[in-house]
Amino acid sequence: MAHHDLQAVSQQCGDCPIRHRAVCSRCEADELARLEQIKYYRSYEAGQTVIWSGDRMDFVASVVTGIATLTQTMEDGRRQMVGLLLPSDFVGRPGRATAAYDVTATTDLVMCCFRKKPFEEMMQTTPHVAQRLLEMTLDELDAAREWMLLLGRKTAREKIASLLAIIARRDAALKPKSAKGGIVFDLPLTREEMADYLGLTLETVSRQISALKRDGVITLEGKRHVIVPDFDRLMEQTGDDSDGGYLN
Amino acid sequence: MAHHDLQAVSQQCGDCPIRHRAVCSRCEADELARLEQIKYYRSYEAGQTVIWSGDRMDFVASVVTGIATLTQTMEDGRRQMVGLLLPSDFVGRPGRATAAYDVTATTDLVMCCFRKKPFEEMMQTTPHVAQRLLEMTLDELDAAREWMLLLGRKTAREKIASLLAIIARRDAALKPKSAKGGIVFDLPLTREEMADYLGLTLETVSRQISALKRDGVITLEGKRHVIVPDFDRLMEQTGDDSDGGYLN
DNA sequence: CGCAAGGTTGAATCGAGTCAATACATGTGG
DNA sequence: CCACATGTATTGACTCGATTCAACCTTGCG
Repeated sequence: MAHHDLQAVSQQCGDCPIRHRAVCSRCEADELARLEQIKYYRSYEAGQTVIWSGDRMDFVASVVTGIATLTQTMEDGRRQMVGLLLPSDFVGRPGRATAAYDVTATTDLVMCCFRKKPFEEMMQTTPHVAQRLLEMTLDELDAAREWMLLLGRKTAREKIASLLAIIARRDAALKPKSAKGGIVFDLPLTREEMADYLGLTLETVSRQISALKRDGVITLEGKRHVIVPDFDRLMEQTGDDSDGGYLN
Repeated sequence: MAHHDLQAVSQQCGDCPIRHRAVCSRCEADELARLEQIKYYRSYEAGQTVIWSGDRMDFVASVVTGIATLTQTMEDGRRQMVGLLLPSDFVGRPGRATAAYDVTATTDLVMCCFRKKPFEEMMQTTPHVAQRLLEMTLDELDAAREWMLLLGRKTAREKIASLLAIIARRDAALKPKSAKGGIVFDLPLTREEMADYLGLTLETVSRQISALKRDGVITLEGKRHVIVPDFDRLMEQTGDDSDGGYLN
């Protein structure tokens, strides 16, 4: 595989791409200076495992670029994704020695890691890190509960539509606002990963994507590139309230 | 209905039954005094709705006694429980004006409510409340993720067995340790509530409970009183790892 | 090229849902 | 006290959506 320039990320918190959203977003200059001292970057290639559930974990981290997943696995191999980690999301739990879930890089990934011991000390002494972490954890809890509704009560078609809507919405928020012609994005997950996320099999995922395509709700270019001509039309397929009240 | 003596709960934090586990558990005497000033108790009868999703919510609260549920509902009536609130659990989100979920009392319920505005101020000024709330929220997030595995990947029988195991484990932790003869407890939920919790229909819940009874995994006395003669036997039915590593 | 990984599609199966009848306990009012 | 309504639970018969198993397609790469 070609040479990866993953380390080409600023080592300076000041111009870090996730500076304003991550666990450090509330920090003052002096707090940032302390964080700089205990941080280091790590890169992973797409497909690599970051940590296995049960492994000792001597750091916590923020995703800087790329996408990672949290998954749980049963003995017989059944897998359920329980978190999708995007840039600025936090990994690890202060006060816990071992990882509770498998963490895997689904794309090339850069993480900003903090040594656990000093990070925990900072949590005690400076309020801004802990405050932000609480806020982020509450957001994650809301997302998890939204996901519980999806897993417990939605049909396969609704699950797929919901996932597409979430990815589309996130992409739309980042991009400068593409043409009205429709929302366009790339799926960051394989069919199997989508299945693990949605509590389905990969065959069902494939079938339902084909069905949405057949019904004109989406268009595909290749396997991963999705065009949503009418976002409201997609939302109708999710089973959610029309106003899509994801954020308060 | 007979007169309820629900207010017969100490108004003094010092001898509150959840003093050592709730959001206030880390507080010093002076902090407790501040909390006392902004707190008030509210009682609800079994079946009553505490708050509707979307309603304005001018307090946060701890469950003192009884059990409440958090549920999400889709327009067409499909319901999914997303949280089960036991004594010491926290309700509400600082920094949010409206409730995100329906909260319902499934048993008679007493809550210790804090006026939201002053509680949020305390979160800023005293670290102990925020620290404990972060810890509790992280625990809830772990529980939610455990539940996502159940909802997404377990069979109906495994779901029922898992729920029974959770209730049994919780009860065993509270009780002085009943006879080795087996664990005994009462189901705090109706069949329908169990179904909403597990992402099933109430008929399937009923059938699977009957099946577990038929197979000798549990014994029923009446509809709600459960006897588990062999806890390991029950655990085998849950699909989880044998060592049942729920707590680190 | 030829293989591997990812993806699609079909046919058969099965687990859980749906609809419906019945049981059982509790409570109410005549 | 009985008749009746109500809420909760059980059970059966049938249906249907998703899984399983399998074949096949597509793409990229050593």
